[in-house]
Amino acid sequence: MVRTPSCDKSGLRKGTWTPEEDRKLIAYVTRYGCWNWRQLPRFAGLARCGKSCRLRWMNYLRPNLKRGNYTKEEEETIVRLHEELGNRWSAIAAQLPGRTDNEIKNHWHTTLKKRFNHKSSTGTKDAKNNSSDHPIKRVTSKEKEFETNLKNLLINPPSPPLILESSLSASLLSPQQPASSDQSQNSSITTDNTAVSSSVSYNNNNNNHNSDIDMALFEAYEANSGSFWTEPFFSDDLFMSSDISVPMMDLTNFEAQFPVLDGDEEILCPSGFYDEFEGLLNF
DNA sequence: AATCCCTACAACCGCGGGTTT
DNA sequence: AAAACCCGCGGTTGTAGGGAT
Repeated sequence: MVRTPSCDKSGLRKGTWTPEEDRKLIAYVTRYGCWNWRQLPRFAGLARCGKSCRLRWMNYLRPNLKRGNYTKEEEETIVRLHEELGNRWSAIAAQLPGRTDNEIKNHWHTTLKKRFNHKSSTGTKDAKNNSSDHPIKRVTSKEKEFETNLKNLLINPPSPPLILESSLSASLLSPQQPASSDQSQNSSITTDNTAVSSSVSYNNNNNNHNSDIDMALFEAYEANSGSFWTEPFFSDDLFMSSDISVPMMDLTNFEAQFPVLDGDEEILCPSGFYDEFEGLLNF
């Protein structure tokens, strides 16, 4: 179901994302935002192309994504919108909070298209046949994992993290990162709060593990909130006084939460922060 | 138990459009 | 005006998972 990790000519990794890569990406984007997808992997310490990072974040890592089975209402909406809009998956996804265009596209091709085509070709005959209208869907292990995570979250929801006024940081944008150029990047961070959680499953043949990055990751931030959420600009002094436009971030607390970052790896601070974390935090 | 085959979906690729230089 | 850059979209592919035989 997933692609075997490999490298392209330029040394950039391709294929399945590892938990370590996901942690790095989540850590970086939640902290610094996606100020420039093309540059981001370099600062985040990821050997990935920007496109790959963007795709991973937008489709799987960002909060407020729904995963798992589609409701009947959602499926009806997809079918209806597809009739109206055709293959404009992003437009369709815009009407379905928490669903991504990629996910909808996949669901259409694997399930709805057949059902829809079958229906339209057989007319009302199949309308009486529930089994053809709603074929038994295989419940995959991933869906089971997701549901388990979701249940755990509902039972033990994380308490809201602290957000201080210091997060209003537009004024700290650096000269080389003018605020006026941030519109497209900022729009990449969703502020949609309708969804439930963010959960990611892995299938990695190399180490043969299935693990989740779920709310625990965001809780990790929260657990560290004493310094993390309340001091989002701890490196600003360094930044302001440095000739380097993208100084290295202090990983003192970070590594405690994300030990995958070894001493050689760097997470670099871009030129500013965005104050859009609220969307990530309103679980 | 082993193998085959189909399904689901994560991820890649190419392209077009918008913005910046 | 045009080249360069970046982002987002839609089509497509590769393969793990799981049912069927």
